[in-house]
Amino acid sequence: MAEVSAPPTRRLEILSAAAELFARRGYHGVSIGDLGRAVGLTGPALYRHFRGKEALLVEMLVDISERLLTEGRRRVAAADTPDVALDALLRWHIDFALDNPALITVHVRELGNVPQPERREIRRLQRAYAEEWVRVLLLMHPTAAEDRARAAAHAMFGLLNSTPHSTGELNRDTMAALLHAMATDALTGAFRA
Amino acid sequence: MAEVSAPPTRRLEILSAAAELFARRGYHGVSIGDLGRAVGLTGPALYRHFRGKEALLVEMLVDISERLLTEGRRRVAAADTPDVALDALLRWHIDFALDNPALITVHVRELGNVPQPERREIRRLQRAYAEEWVRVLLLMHPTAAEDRARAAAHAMFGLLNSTPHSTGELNRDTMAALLHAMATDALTGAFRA
DNA sequence: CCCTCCTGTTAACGATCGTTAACAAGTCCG
DNA sequence: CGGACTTGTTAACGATCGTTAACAGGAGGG
Repeated sequence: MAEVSAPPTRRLEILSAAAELFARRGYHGVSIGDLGRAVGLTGPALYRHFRGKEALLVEMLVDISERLLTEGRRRVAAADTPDVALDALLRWHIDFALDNPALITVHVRELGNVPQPERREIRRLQRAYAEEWVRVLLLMHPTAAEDRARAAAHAMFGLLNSTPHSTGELNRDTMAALLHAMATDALTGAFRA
Repeated sequence: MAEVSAPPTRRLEILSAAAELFARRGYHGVSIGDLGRAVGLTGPALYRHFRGKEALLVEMLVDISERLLTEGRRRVAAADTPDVALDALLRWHIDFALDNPALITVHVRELGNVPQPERREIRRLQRAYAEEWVRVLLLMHPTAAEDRARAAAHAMFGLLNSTPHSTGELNRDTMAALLHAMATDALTGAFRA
């Protein structure tokens, strides 16, 4: 039994459906049966592609964290000045959040459901990404305390990652521009006085 | 069997412990047994105080939403100008988020696990609170589109509600001042140009 | 003193969970 | 043509879930 073709897109198809469901109902609120049904299979079929439910979540979170970090680093390295680097980071994060609202939601919420060896690895990636922002902010404001830069970066993530909850009243480009403007001003406000 | 005294603080004790656990592991990641154990009881004892697990979540979310809305409205009504009203809203929300990080987390994440009749009621309260912000923002920027004000308010919530994820590097007052500065500047940035 | 209410316990229920076993159909290479 | 590999299925497992039943001890008022 099979269908016309079962290329390795199956894994990606499952991951994509899982992201949507995890974002909507939370990791524990989605069963293996739900995940299979979402891609037209039965539950146990998923074990042909993933070692288990936790492994699926781990792969999703590692992938998101690596994509954010890799491209973030690339853009910072390519920038000539801290201002340009910050702008590049902002545009990257905004694009990612607007294009992958479910992934962003899972990334923010579900780390706590990952068991310990892998959990630490994901946190390492997340922290490294945040440190990219902190580094740029400190270059722009050399007298600022590192604690303050870190707190400002986290607040920034909160602002940018809020888009999944904004029930799409603005079109994509307008929303991107709005977030960019708010984030830029918030960051200058964070280091005034 | 009983203890020296069992005043109605039991309900609040349970709600408080539940908020902490729901924030950490998510609604479905916490069992009735976990909730009982967190306050020194067995699982079934909770049914002496709540009709069930869902009712507990509903009560928590309704309470948070009502507190935010009631005090938000009170402060706006007491303000003489839109600028003062916005400042009052900001301080209220920042104080609430810093003092109740677990409640804020649950409020943001768990609405999707509430069944339909009560879900609508909670959304109504949340929306009414957001509209308080939108109203003030539109008074400050009369030419702005309502959509834009709403999107800006939601982005603002994202920024302010991010504090639970900032792993307390700054002390409370410094953090409050930082969030206030970032939020104020972000909101002026949202309506520039 | 007894009766009732309140608040807790343990035991047990049916449902659902993640996972594994056993089996089947298709593909592909020899 | 025939086995090996891949990717599905259904059936079944033990564990855990939310919930209810049955029972018990203390408090307080008649």
